[in-house]
Amino acid sequence: MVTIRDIAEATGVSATTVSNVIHGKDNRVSAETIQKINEAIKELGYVPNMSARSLVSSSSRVIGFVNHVITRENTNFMEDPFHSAAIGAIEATLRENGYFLMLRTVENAEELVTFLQRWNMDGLFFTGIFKDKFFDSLAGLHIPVVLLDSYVHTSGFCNVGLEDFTGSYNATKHLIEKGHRQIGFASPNIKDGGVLQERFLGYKSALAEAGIPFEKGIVFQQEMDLNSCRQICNDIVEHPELTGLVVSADIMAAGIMTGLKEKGKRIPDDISIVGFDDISLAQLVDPPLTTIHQDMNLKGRLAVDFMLQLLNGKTLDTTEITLSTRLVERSSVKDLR
Amino acid sequence: MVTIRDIAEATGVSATTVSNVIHGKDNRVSAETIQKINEAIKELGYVPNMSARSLVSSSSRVIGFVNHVITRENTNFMEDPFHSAAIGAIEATLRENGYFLMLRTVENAEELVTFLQRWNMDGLFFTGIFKDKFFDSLAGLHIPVVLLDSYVHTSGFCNVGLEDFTGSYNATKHLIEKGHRQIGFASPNIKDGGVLQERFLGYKSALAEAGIPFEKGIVFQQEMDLNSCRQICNDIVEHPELTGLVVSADIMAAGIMTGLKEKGKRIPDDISIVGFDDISLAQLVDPPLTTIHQDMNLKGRLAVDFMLQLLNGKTLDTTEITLSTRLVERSSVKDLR
DNA sequence: TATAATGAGTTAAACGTTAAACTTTTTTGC
DNA sequence: GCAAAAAAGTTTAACGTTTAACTCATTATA
Repeated sequence: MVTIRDIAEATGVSATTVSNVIHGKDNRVSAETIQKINEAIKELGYVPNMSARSLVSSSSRVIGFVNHVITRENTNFMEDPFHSAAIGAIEATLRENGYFLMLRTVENAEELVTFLQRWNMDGLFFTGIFKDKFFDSLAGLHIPVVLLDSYVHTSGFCNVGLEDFTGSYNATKHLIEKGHRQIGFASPNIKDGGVLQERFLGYKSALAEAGIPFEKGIVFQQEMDLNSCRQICNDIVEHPELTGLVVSADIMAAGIMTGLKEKGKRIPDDISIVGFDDISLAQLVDPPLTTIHQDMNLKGRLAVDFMLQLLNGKTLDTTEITLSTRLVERSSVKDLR
Repeated sequence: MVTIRDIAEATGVSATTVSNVIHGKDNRVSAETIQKINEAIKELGYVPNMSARSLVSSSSRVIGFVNHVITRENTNFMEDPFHSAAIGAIEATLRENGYFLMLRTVENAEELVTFLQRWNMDGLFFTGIFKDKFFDSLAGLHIPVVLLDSYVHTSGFCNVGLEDFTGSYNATKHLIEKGHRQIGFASPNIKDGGVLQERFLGYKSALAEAGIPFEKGIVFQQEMDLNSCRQICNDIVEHPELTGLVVSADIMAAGIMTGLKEKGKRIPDDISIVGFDDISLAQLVDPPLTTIHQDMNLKGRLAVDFMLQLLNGKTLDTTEITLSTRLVERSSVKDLR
């Protein structure tokens, strides 16, 4: 391993001077020396040791991307298709700015803080359900925190979210406007404080507004895989009164469509379906899925923008961005009027 | 920040002793002292500083997950659905074993090595196209390297791959056996040395074996998004002689199916399609897609198994695993006999 | 001309942890 | 009862980098 001292010796100069050149504090160094040092760096193949740097400067240039999971069972970090799109954008931008990205799932505040402290993290992207006590733990760390799709009662952290409530409200309202009155709700397991809960509340709110009584029996919760969707379909067909279904995730909507078709149901003739997310799949299923569109890539870009501004010590004019959604009409909803 | 010295002072013992306790070298420490130290650690909330540890021990407990991209334009780290499934499994297992995961795209060997050196990485997962010179650069680092879906002429690295050639060969042969003779090939842009090239070669090999001349004009290359697929469809319909199409990725197959249906083509009546990967989407499109199945999650699990064995200094009985594929017949292929 | 300011560096200490080489006391074997 | 071994530590140096505080010429200012 070649160190800064090797470069110093090779150029007949002190380690400090080399360090200064590397960090662009060249005003203290002559042009000639700068050149000699840069040549030596290239020649000897010097690569800065981040551990040493991090140790002395207590800034590591590492940003954590942490997903809070309630339990690790059956949890795949990337299960949410959103993550894939966002992480791609985040990695690219961070790299361009000289930062590094570390991935992690955590189950609680202690794990989270320990993780951040161990590495002297410079920043944190947080996804998943944000509990109140996370705030206290994180605030003490004094690092930029950007929340992604996390619902928070009160926090000073940056937050990039989505109008989950309104989106789901609009999905439901769309069915109502098309003359539907018996509308079910299918979703991956709803956890308190998560996006799915918001989407559930949006559904309920639209029903209430239209004077349609909410019925527990037509809320279907299950895992997202195809087999679970097939199970849900067993329940759905036991409610022949249903003419419409709001599904809080496109992946699941697609699974349910497949399951219903297997049972001989026609979509949208027998039952209309509205999804959520507008992942590329939505255009590919048959019939193409009417769904609530969100721009996942943009969410990632906005999040990393926030992060960079915070890292550069800029003061922000906004700390919260809630992206709006938009209904994309395709062919999975029948007009009953 | 509370350090190992704070713990030492609090318990009236030396830093080394604390370090020993933390690392389970307790044979040198009395039970009583161990307990006192552990209590102090808990009480004061001590968290080891990985930078310091890494600096002195030249082992960081960080594993890199690096994706080699030819050019960063239009490249999303997670574009390949495989990555999502694999990274989930890898993160979980690494964490359980006290390792950390850093994500990165690189464009060349230099970037790769610099990345690994900066952080004193303990191991590397590598995906994407593996160039010969990568080997020389990596070998000098003396860290475990596990290749994922990378084709390599000769290397001492562990390798978890897939029978891409055979899978694609079987996909093509399936069409031939069903009486097809005019079979096109659609794929995301084929790069030398990648999995897509293998799949392309498998296609050609099956044609050759059946005595069907290969025609350049019916190989269609494009990006994977829906609009690019629609473009491909413009070209495909200009070859009305085609009765079958091998598509080297399910995502693309789904896009092409949509595009073709928009143009009034019936699948499989007008044209039969075989995909590759068997992502969940394959069951959800209409008609359900006949495709080549691979177990992406297993790939990730095997890769991380390799890594852990290498990290633990175990000698391996195998260093190469090539997963086999299997044709899953659904409804996108018509029997012409 | 004396003094201040600038340019181009250097030295020494510090960051938190670990490894190697010691030390001191107690126990064991014969 | 004495040497050897084990138990339970300690001391010191080192890992590679940065930062704060110096130094020593040379140039500019009044």
